[in-house]
Amino acid sequence: MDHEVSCVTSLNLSLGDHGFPTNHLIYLHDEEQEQEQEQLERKSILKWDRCVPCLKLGLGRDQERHPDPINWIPQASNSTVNTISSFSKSTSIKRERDGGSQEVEKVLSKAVIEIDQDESEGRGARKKLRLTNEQTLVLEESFKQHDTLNRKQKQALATSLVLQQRQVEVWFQNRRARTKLKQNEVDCTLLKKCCEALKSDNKRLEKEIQELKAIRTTISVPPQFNIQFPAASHSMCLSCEKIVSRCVSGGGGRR
DNA sequence: TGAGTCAACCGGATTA
DNA sequence: TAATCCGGTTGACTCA
Repeated sequence: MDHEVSCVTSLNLSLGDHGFPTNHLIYLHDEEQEQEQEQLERKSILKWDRCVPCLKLGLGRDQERHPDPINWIPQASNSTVNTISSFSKSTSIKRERDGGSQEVEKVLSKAVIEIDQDESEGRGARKKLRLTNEQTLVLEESFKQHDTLNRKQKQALATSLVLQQRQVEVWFQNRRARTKLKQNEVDCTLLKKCCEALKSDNKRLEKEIQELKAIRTTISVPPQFNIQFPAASHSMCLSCEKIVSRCVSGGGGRR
């Protein structure tokens, strides 16, 4: 990998001997995944990020977002350490189940210790990590194909995007939540429209009833034709959708 | 400066 | 029992 050699970053120091996140060195095991990775690479994903030994992404992204990325120097108190600090003590333990290597966890633990020291000195305000457009694009594409990931897919995505598997997992969880929220909003709008239509229908029918009642009172009917119209004493219950003499359910809905 | 966005976290439920 | 999902929440960040 050429980019490993050409990489310039100060985070190398905090990554110990490797200089690269261990998960970056995890190679795919079967052809299917290999092809998947190649596909992603062909889409020219994260050329920049891939050459940044950035365990937490934040470092690379900070540089990317910096007005002068070439001369960008990570600030220990704000960018480097604080980005890493988004992985809290408790979650570093939780993340072990995500298949991260022990080496990564060691590095993380070390980083967390550094954060603790830093924050105890009152310099720490953790920095929010944001995915790059390219990363988001690939994740979105992947989400379109399948809104949940199996372990292989997750691993492949994480590797190709230089993200933790946990980050990919969290992104998909949040994405599903957003989708659901949007769908709920759509459903809600639809229901409101339905409700409005039913209300206006009900109003129109009530008006018709009143008109019919008025007609009946003005027309003098000979006694032999004086028939009681059921409409006067019956109505359609909107809740139970039945003709009732008087709705006894009180509008409480279906039972 | 408040509202909105989003990555990340937490705790509970479910499943293989 | 570990892994995963989900709903709710937090906190950093952006923008009008």
